[in-house]
Amino acid sequence: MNIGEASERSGLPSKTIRYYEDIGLIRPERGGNGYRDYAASDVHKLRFLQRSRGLGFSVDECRQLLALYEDKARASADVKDIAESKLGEIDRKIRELTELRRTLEHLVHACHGNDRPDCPILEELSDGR
Amino acid sequence: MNIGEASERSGLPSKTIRYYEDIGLIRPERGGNGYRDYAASDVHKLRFLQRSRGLGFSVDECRQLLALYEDKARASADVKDIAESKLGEIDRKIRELTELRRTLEHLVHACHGNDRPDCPILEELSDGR
DNA sequence: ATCGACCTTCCAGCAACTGGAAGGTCAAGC
DNA sequence: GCTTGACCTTCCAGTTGCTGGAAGGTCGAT
Repeated sequence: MNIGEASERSGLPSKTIRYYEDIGLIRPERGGNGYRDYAASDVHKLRFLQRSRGLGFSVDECRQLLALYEDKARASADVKDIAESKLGEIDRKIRELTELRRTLEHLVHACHGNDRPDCPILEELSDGR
Repeated sequence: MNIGEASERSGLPSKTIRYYEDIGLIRPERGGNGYRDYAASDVHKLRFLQRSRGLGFSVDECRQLLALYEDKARASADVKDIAESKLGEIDRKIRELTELRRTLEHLVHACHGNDRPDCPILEELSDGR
């Protein structure tokens, strides 16, 4: 199948699919006309990539996951390790964002939002706490 | 003062400070030797940038905030608007990450992490739910 | 005079795409 | 058989926000 259909079926834009090929994630066949020709298994991998990217794995982590996925002798512990470290990262990000949210909300509440030229938000940004 | 001291006082790497100059955020004087010469007010702005970037504002938003900060006739409502829309964004990110976390944790718990070649994480990534 | 620490510019690259230009191919309709 | 439009191809450039490195100038102390 052509790239357009592979795109629809995988949920990835054609541009992204070509990019994934550029960086060596997938290698479809080529038809006589030079068009890429995707097998069902290629679409499978593309979906795999779409999903794992969506779960916040970096392209490089996806590459590892894909390799493990294709390696019949893989240890599921390897996969678990990657997922667990990702989990720690996500926790860290959530904590940081929550802290950020608190600070920002505090500022927004302190700002009366009228036309007078004093503004607690700018003062805070400027002074430091 | 030279860039090194401005860097220390503002908490921004010299490279970043030069970059901010490149993109037109700050314009320090130059000494006879060609060295950048930062006034106290420049350091103030740099700190402002350091803080607002740290609060998750994009460089372009920082540019707006800085303009508002320097504009004596500004309305604090403008600043509040920017901060509030940022707050909404942060909320969205936190929600997404929390959802992600749930999915991933579910997968990690389902994976026994031994040496057998079946792995619920990879199966999930591959099949879709 | 020389050393090391600083400063300068410029060029390249990171992630992970996205957009656009210029051109080839294909299927349908007239 | 010709045109039209939708698809496909490659390649180059740009995005965001820096960061690293090379090559060279300057400064202060010894």
